[in-house]
Amino acid sequence: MPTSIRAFADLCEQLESTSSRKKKTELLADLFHCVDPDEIGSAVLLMLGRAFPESDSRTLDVGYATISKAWSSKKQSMLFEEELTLNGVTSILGKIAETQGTGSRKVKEHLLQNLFGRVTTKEREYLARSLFGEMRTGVSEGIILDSIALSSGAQNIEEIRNAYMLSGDMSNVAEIALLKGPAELKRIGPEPFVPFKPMLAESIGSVEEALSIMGEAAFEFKLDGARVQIHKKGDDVRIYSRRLTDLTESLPEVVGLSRKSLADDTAILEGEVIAFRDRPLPFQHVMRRITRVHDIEGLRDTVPVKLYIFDILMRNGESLVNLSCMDRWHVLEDAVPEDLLVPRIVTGDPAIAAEFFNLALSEGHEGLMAKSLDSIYAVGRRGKKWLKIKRAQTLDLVIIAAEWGYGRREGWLSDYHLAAVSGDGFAMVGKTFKGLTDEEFKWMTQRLLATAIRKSDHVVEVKPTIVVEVAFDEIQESPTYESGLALRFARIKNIRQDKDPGEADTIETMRAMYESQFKTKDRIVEK
DNA sequence: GTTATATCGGTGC
DNA sequence: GTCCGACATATTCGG
DNA sequence: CCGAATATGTCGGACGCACCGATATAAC
Repeated sequence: MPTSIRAFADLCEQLESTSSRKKKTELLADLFHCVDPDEIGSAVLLMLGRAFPESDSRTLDVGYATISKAWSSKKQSMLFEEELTLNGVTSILGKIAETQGTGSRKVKEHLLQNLFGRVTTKEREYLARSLFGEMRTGVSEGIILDSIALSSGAQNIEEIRNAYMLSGDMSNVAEIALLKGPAELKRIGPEPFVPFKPMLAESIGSVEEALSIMGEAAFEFKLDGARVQIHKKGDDVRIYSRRLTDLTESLPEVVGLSRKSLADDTAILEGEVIAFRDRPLPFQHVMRRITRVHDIEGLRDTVPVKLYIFDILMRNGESLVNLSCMDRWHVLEDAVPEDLLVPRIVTGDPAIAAEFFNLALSEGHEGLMAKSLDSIYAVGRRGKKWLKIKRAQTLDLVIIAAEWGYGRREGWLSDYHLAAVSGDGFAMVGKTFKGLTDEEFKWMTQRLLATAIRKSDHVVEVKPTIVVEVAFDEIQESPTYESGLALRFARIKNIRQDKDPGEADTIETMRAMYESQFKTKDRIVEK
């Protein structure tokens, strides 16, 4: 019996109304028990809010604008039409994805209209969330994996998790686990040309803190570029991003280097690609390279990229993920030329580590990674085995407007427009929604509404009265803000009750900070 | 009919 | 990418 | 020793910046 979209929407509603993780897991497990076997994959993806698995390169190219257009102009349903099933939805999504070329936007919109026209208001709501990619049911990867484990009777959740991290396809993992049994998933390592999720790091404040957790650690330069996973077999080389997309065509230098410098026939390496001239270039330039599809050759000279390798996950066709960090490094040293390796030391001495941190900064890099020496490569996991250490700067800025929040922040002004003092006015340099507690959001909402000048749908302009201390990682050149500058990773550190707007930092100060970044970084002067 | 500009979606951090 | 809050579980505390 | 208070591990959700390509629309 095929599962109707109605059942899906009902379940979503239930999930949303409970905050208990255990309860959510059980509800999902129930779904997996009663769903038609060939609809398991569709159910998982819709529940996740993804049209396709990460390992699938298809995209809908449908977002907020298109969905809301289709939503408001939906056609009336035809009475005799049979009820929509999960696979029915999936097949429509496939059609939307394959539609391209002139007029495709309209076609996509029509397909959506038909889809929306066939369902009830509630079903349409959750369907739209699936398409938009934000379910807001309090269910995502972690809980779905748990429920797959629960309903498939897996002894160990880690088997399920590992299979997902290695394949990047939760629908497939669910199908295998539930239909053939979790034992079928026992692939313990990566395979060439099947990109897997990289191990991730937690942030920490200093090298001292890192050492207090790890005792002794490997410290590596943290480079501000794009994470790459390099797969090689013979002369075939493919480069994958952190989210498993194929970057091979954009990075011919990396392909060439890998082919030339890697003696092994079959290998998987991990590293960082940065834009680099005499010194590192700002991150914006890396983006230019990795999002480029046309005329890559034309940009190679202007924005050269450099590859730094920091891990090896396969050599001679054999998985190395279960070797310790230290052992993998030794294999790596043996496998690739030294000039491709990321700068690295091993120490337990805070003074030496701090000195290395300063060296990284002075050479224009982000900071350091600290890695626990005996840790295996935990595919797709984030934990305290890898720590990232960066240095933030701060500025005192003025809030000149705020935007209404969504979801759990509905009813609060939660996204703030930040400005520096500019002459007798203010110059906007970014927005932030991070750093305040719920209580502070409430307080801020009241304060801002009290000084509101103008209100539109989403934005409330306010009299500039509130000064906040804003932390950030970098100042970027901005095409969106008139000032020409923008903050990267801005977050509020403090509400400066003691400061008047006139005492906030000026745009000149900010420009000077921007310029000083080039004491350690290189810049491109383009005509 | 061709070319410039705007909008949208998807991706990196 | 960063940050906060919520839930579940582990650990410590107080009597 | 046991139940209560507190710490820790994980997950989910809230949204930022820039960039490019593809498509739609405006302007010539």
